[in-house]
Amino acid sequence: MSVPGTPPDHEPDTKKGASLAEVAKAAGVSRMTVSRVMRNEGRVADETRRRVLAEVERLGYVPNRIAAAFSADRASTLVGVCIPRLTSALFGELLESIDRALSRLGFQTMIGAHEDDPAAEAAWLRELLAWRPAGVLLTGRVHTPGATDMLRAATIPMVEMWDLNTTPLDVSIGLNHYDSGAEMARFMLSRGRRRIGYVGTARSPQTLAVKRASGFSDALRGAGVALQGSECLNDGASFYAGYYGMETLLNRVTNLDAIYCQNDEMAIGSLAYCSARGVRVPDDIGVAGWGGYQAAAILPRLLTTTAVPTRRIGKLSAEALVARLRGEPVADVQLVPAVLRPGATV
Amino acid sequence: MSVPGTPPDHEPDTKKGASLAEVAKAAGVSRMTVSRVMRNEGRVADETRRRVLAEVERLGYVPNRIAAAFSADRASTLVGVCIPRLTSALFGELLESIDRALSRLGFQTMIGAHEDDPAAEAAWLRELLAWRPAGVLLTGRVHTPGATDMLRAATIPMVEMWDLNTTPLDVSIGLNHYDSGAEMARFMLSRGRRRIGYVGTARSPQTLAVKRASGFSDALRGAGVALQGSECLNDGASFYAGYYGMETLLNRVTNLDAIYCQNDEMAIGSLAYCSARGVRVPDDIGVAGWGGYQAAAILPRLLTTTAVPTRRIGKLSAEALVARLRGEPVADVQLVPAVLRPGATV
DNA sequence: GGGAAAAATGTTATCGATAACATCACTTCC
DNA sequence: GGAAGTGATGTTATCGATAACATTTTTCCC
Repeated sequence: MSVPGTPPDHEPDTKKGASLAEVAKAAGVSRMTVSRVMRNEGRVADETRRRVLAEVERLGYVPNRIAAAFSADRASTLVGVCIPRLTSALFGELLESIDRALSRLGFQTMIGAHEDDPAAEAAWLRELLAWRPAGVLLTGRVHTPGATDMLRAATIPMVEMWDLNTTPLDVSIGLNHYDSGAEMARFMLSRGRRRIGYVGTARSPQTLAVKRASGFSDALRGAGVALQGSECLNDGASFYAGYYGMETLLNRVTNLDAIYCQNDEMAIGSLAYCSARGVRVPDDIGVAGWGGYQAAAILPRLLTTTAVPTRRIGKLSAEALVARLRGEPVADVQLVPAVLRPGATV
Repeated sequence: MSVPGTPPDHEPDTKKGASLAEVAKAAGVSRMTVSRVMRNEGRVADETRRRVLAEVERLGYVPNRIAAAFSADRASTLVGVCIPRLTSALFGELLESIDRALSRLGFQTMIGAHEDDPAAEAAWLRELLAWRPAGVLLTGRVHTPGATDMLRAATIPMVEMWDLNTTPLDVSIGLNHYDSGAEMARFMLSRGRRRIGYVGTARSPQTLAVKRASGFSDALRGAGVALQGSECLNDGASFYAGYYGMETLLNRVTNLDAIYCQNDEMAIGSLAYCSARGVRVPDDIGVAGWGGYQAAAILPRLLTTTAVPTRRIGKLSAEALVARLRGEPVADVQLVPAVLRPGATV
């Protein structure tokens, strides 16, 4: 269809989107004026603004944030968020609350999953920092020395979320997982339980669930009661893992009168096992979880668990990061307590 | 501590990370050589490479991907992924499988949630395209005209996932939700069910669950059986919504002998209601879900549901996108069928 | 050992937006 | 009426990495 002799470039090649310069030319103004219109910055006459916006619309101009971020380092609107995993009701909520808060304020989030592996967090961090983000939100409680160096060198605001770090690199917002486990131990003791077991999946000391388990068993020991047994599966912390873990533990250790599960999913699985085998809860055995998983609402008995203000942590963390970016004062350490909910299963 | 007369810049100011040029100077080579070493591209002498890497390490140089992406548009390693929501077991799995596949190949993902609102998808897309991504993965079945224009103008590979689009903008990989619903209808009919109801939450015709519901009721009607009633809550599609929806529907419509639930979470909630009220499943009433949610494994009876190859869709979509980026041939339309799993609840 | 090929490295122009500064056209006010 | 101010817009340098091309060094073979 191309006719020889036809000027090849009436309109700029559509292969590549229009640039600021093309909009400027079409509107008969300088690039700076278009830039000012796009950013709603500085003063532009209404008539000029209208003309520019008309050309923006006509040419389908999409601002190039890469060029913008490149030109002015401080203008980055990118925030990195690293959580343990994407397939978790709790972390999904955390992520959602963060994403909503940040996108409302005009930030984009770049998400990573570290799978409880500090090395994976460090690798992700390296990729992230290459994008020169405005800030970072982390859930990893432990960072590799390399990651710590990178974070320090980046000199950007960062929030360590989820597990409270009383000596944060910058800001920490969360709860104390160790204490949360200890609290459940004291609760079980107060209900007269003495032969107590634990069912979980995490083995790595870097996992927060292990901190809860430590707090739990330390508190028991402090009261002169030894943990009778624990079952740590090599699997995701799922319903089925709870079912199977309960089965394994009960077959191995007899006369247990209470089980602390790594999370509510596993607790629900444990309850399903008890129900299938005619083990009465809480009469024969008590079961408690962690997380305040809403699915527990459909159980015949309210699950004994620790409710976690997940969305609150996410929202506060996002807001703290933005406050830091704006140079507003922010408390270094913010405890957002988890609340033990007695329920009816212990 | 600053002593007057001290040369102010022995080392470059640490406020800002080292640049390629500084590394080059320190290693006594040109910027290009450093660039080649960092990208493992072109030929560099081992000795030179060692020297450069030593300086990279010493200076803590982090490559600036913004500058890189800016310099060579095609070098973008950013991929946008938009899913309905972050708090969903199924979409969490989808996201995770995509994220793993892409990060292994050296891409970063920028994630968005559109909450079944095409306008939200369009807004997210505008933000994303400003970052000039290498490609996009979408789950929205319906796009606003503006979004379609933007996508076409961007001329980047994109994959429409989850629900199969037989006339995709570029590539579509997924299953047919309408057919999936119809299949369940035929299954229920084959089991002799005739007074059938539906429990869900979605109302917007843009939601895929509504497509399943349509396929379901159309197939019933095609067999001369009318849907006896449906309950659409204004809530998240959760366990509790299933419990409550079941309660509402059964109180409103009598003599139902089967219920199709929007997803497995709701089906489990429905089963919990039945169990609490002494309604026998499947004798008094049949219950089916959708999704192949693994939590169903702990139920006393295997749930009748449609198993969705979520991770497979995610992996195939990521791979298809990368293949398109590399200019390799890719099938436009790839059906990844969902499989009805009879179970024991219908 | 000389010349061609191959390997290693360097030079220059460039991407698109923005900060900082410069200029111009109007008001306003004494 | 002219100086001072203010609002609107333009000019120039710049960010860091890379493609494309240019140059130098090394290798290898007859």
